[in-house]
Amino acid sequence: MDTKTQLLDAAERTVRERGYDGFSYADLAAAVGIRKASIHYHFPTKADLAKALVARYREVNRAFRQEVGATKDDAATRLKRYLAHYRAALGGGDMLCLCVSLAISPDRLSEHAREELNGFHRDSIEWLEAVFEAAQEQGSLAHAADPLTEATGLLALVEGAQLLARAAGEVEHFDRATQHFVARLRTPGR
Amino acid sequence: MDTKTQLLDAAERTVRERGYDGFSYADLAAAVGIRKASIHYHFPTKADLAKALVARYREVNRAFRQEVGATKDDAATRLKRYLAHYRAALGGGDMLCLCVSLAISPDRLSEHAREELNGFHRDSIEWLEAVFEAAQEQGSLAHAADPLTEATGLLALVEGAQLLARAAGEVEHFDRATQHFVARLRTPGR
DNA sequence: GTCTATATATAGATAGAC
DNA sequence: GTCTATCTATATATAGAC
Repeated sequence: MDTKTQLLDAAERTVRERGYDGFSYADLAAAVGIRKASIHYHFPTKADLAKALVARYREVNRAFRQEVGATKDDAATRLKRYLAHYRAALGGGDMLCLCVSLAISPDRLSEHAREELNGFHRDSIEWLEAVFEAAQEQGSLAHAADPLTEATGLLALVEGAQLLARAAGEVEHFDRATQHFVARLRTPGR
Repeated sequence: MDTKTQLLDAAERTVRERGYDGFSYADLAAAVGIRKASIHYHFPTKADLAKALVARYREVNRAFRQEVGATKDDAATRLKRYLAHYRAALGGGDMLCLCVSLAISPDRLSEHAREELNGFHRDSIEWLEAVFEAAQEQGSLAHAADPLTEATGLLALVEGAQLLARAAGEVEHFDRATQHFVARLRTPGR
């Protein structure tokens, strides 16, 4: 794998474990096996690295949602896959998804990286809105509010569920936090 | 006000704005108006300061919940006050509550501070559980799941709602994220 | 309790050889 | 592309005067 990708991978993992201010070029150098000065060849400044990191994250997640959307699954199944995606991002309970990790201190990001982060949230809400609209038509969600309200509520729920799980170091907290939402889902037609 | 309290106040605000790794003794010194070496008289190490910070936060919130519990309010009103408390912690959208700010990177806290943080979460869940039990008796919550599920779900929801609001810098996101939950609340008996 | 002065480590970043 | 060497700034922390 090329060095640039290795650096991004190492940086992403560290940010998700320790936050944006919790990693340094020295950490990356050790993880990838080059000297820290060499990192500046690929990413002149830490801000450049952060920008690339968020942009890649946004794109990867866009692809994931598209993949889920390309199936013939009903809305309930799509929402379950979305939840599973966030749950998987916890690792063993010692990580968060990148967006949660960065949302803590957006002021420490560059203007551009912050815009990518907000873009990720907008993308997510927009996609969820469409899924909740479908859910409404299919009768897949009990006691449904309007799609935008549901979408915003679910995004907040999964991000908060990650926090609880991360603080305790126990993935099970994620499941308990999302249990009520999952119970509202119905796979229709059978 | 005594210097120790001033230091804790300044530290709390900075952690809530920028995260645990985002503040330094130099920041505190500037905020309080003493030299950074003097801070070590009150808090020998940064870990000591963090420990004191979380312990105070846990206690202040315990007192808040007790105050809410001491009223004759019904469960729905209590839950609304709880939500308002978290919403207020956002400030103008540029802050988080301390527990959210610290939950990102629990590994960077001392064992003791981390235990206080988990204690805060346990306290919150326990209190919410009791409120949700009362809500069930009073019929204050539509479509209620069991109290522990509801309590965990609500804690995750308010923490995630804070993140969304903080990332965007707009308090309104908090309201949209919690809107569905609020709509489930009924003030009974009238 | 607060100060000045200082120690030691690490941060992000640059220059220039290879 | 990666290296060594170095710069400058800042971090937490300590010693000892006042």
